[in-house]
Amino acid sequence: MTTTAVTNAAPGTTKPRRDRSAAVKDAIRASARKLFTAQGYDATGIRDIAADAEVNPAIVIRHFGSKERLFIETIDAVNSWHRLFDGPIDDIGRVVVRKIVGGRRKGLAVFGTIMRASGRADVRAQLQESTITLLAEPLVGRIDAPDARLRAHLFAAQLTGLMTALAVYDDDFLLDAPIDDIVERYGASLQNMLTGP
Amino acid sequence: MTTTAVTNAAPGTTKPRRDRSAAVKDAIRASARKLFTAQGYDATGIRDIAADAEVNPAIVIRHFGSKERLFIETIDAVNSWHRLFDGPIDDIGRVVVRKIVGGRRKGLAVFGTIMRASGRADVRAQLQESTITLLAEPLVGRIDAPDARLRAHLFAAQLTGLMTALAVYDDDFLLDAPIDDIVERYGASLQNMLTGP
DNA sequence: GTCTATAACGTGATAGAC
DNA sequence: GTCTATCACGTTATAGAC
Repeated sequence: MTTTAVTNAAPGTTKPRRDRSAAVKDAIRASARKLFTAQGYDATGIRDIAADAEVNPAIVIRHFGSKERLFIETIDAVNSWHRLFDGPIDDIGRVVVRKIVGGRRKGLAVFGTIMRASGRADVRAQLQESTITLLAEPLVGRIDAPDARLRAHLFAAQLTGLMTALAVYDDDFLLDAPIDDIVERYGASLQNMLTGP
Repeated sequence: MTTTAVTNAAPGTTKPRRDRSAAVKDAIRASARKLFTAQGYDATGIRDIAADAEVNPAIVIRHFGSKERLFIETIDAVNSWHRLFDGPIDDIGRVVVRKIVGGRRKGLAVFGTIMRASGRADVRAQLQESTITLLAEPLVGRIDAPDARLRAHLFAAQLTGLMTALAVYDDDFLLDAPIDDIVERYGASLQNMLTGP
């Protein structure tokens, strides 16, 4: 078994020396990420993850506390939405829509996985936090308007709407529509929400 | 069908003489609706519903097949979104947002409940069907544009985005924002998606 | 012959004993 | 760390009540 060294982005945590359990935890994380994204939260059991990681089911709980905490720690939206808002603010609407709809980005699938698990309170809290701090607040300081924060939060809401249509309830018409058409219409609308009159 | 005229054995309550099971099913539906909307799908157990309806847990399954089918039959989006698109098409964006944000309707809470349970495949299918047939398709024939269907589906996506922000991940800033501000910004954007240039 | 109640089954997450 | 116990859950088998 190969151990993939995934750097943890959590600040203030010190990695222990060479802990054998670290490799086990990484293996569990990798299996959990694979199965959660492929099958969703409910359909993925602790036993499935443990079997895939070739460890005992009990140590999964022992290391991560609960299935829900493992899910939250594993399916983190931070990396998948990284640099989503790069580029000039004047054309960010279309750029973001293209990244989401057409790109090879995993952000859309991750969003769908999290939204579909939003029945759990802790998952919902993570969804709230990541949406606001990653999709709404970063834009507040970049736009010049008296209602900048309102615009940014409504922008984030609108953005989640498109992602929900594509990755949660699977609107077949939109999934089959030409990417450029969606980019043009929805991107322009998003842009107008942010910097329009 | 059966015509057995016998009072129910429930203590202290007088039930209708005919169609015993119909009254039982109604009681189960009422309890299920109450608990599902108050606590969500996961936190509500068959035993909770049965206790609230003062029936045996087994007959809940016997009458409705499964917890998921009971949920779908109970939390139906049709009624809560009834006549949502009444009124002239030229101002439907603002009107719809006001209906949703204003809080008078139960549609928002119902949407949140369904979305939070979207991890279940059958619930997700119901969400897809109700969103497309109730929020997108009714608008297609009412707008005069070559890309009418695209506009309508993106309109529905945008609308679900606002509802998701308010009833799923609970954007506190939007929940505290003045209703008129949201109506003006988001309603105008929705309107533009539908009938704008 | 339906409708209901009791009990039990299988599976899930999780906690405690070796 | 591993094994086993426990508890809650949805669901089913079975037998009783009308």
